[in-house]
This record gives sequence, C-alpha cells and structure tokens, in this order.
Amino acid sequence: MADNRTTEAPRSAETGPDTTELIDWFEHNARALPWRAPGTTGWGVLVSETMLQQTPVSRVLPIWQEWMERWPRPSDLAAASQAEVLRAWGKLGYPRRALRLHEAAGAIASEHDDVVPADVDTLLALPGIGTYTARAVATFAYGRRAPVVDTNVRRVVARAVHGAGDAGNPSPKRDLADVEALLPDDEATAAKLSAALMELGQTVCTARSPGCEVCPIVGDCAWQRAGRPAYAGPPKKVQRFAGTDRQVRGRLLDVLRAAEGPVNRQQLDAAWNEAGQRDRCLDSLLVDGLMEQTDDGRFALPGEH
DNA sequence: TTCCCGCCAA
DNA sequence: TTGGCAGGAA
Repeated sequence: MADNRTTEAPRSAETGPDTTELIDWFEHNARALPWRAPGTTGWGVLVSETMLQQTPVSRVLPIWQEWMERWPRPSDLAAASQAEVLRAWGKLGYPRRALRLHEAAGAIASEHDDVVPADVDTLLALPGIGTYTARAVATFAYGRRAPVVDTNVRRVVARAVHGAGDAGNPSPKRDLADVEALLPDDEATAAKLSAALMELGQTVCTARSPGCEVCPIVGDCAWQRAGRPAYAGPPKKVQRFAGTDRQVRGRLLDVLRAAEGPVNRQQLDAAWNEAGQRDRCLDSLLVDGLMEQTDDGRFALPGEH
C-alpha cells in the first residue's frame, strides 16, 4: 500500500491526518454492504448511489436487492414503465430520483452499450447524476482516483483537517480540493481512502455523538487538538416536513402507488383536506411527470394506462 | 437558494 | 419535536 506522505513528522492542520491509518481501519471495519461486494457492476453502484441520496442505508438495502434481481442491467430498467419503477421505488422518498434513474438507464442502454460510464464528465451528463454521484460511481465501481465529497466526508474534513466543529458554509470547491490533497497517487488506494472517509463519517465521526474513543485518526485530528470546539457557523436551516407540499405530494402519490390503476378525484381529495394546497401539489406532480391524467379525467402513475 | 420524501433516534 | 440523512436541479 502506498503512503502519500514523505515524512514521519506529526501532521499539521494543513497536511491533514495520516490516511494510512484510516485505510487500515477501513479494511478491518468496513460494513459488508451488498453494493460493495466483489463483482458488483457499475449499474449496481449507480442504483445504490442514487437510492442513497438523502436516504439512510437501512432503508435502501431491501429495495436495492429487489431492483438488482428485477433489473440487473440498465436496459432492463429502461424497458419497464415509469409506473412500475415508481411502485418499486416504494417509500424511499424523492421519487423524482426514480424517474431520472429510469431516464439515465435508457441513455446508458442506447448510447453507452448498456454499460455505466466510468468517466466523471460522461456520468455528469446523465440525468440525476451530479457532482457527488458521478465521482462516487467512478471511484467505487471503477476504482478511479477522484475526490468524493458527501455530507459525511465534508464533516470529517471540517473536523480532522480544519479543526471545526462541523462543516459550515458549504464550499464544494474547497471540499474537493481538501480531499484531493488527501488522496494518495495510487488509484486503487485512493479509491479505498474515499470509501474509508465516508465510512468513518457515517459510523464514527457522526454529527451528533462522534466516537472519538474508537476513531483511527484521533491522534491526527485537528478538532481534537483544538479541544473539540462546538459548531460555530451560521445556524443551519431546519428542513420542515409536516404540513409542507412535500408531505402532501407524498400523500397523493401514495394513493396512486396503492391503487391498481387510475383513481378518481375523490380518492385523491381524501388524502389532504386543504383544497388549495392539494390542488397546487396535484398540478406540480403532473408537471413533474410523476402523475398523469387519463382521458376520462382520472389520475394515474405515468405510463400506466 | 429553495424545493423535493420519509423515517427514526435523541 | 427536532436533526440528520451516500444530493440534484431549477
């Protein structure tokens, strides 16, 4: 294993922690997540990364397994209807992700020979794939050396490198540069470190109660040296859910997922009693393509009638 | 910047 | 009751 360091001297806040310790820890403590199993295709990794956007691992596990059995290749998903895909998405949340993945599958099947691209820029051109997911797929599926920065890595870097209580103003460019500076030259080792940073942030260096007593880089952590200061940035915005359009949209879509086919207006009206908000959300679902209206005025999942 | 879902631990 | 989640797009 290559060490990206050339000195044995203690790390400073500028150079960051000793990443070899972290990689060693990861090799012994990584969870056996199914999409990490040897032989997982780029498609399997892309599906997992898309499902994991803003959604905890435990909720993704069973759905990912179902999808891999049902749609083992991009062309398999592309051949399914939008309604089938939305039903199979279940209650993972943010169902627009499912439609974008369906669309991306079609593009991969028709333009990339049914193989998920390994190049970051090519991945970025696909719907639903942004900075994080493109880099995650290139790194975790194909072993490329590319900084992968999610909310966990951002927090680890803020603490271990900068000595801050938590990530403050999101600065994607700085985060990418910080992680880039940590990555060793060797591609495979760099990919492993990227996974290790995420694993550390999710299982040890957590937002609420960091497990510094079991942290492999605690001796190298700028946050420790600074006395573990509390978060000092601007107040984080609380993302409300109860009573929002997001909840109403979820309720309306849930009616359609549970129904065999098209439903009438009365069935949707029962899902929310404030008519103005309900109608607004109904319109937005139609605009987003998450719902369609039949010729006789009923409502259905897209591509179902 | 704001909007998109839904679940659970604290 | 709230914070936090393997983010992306307009």
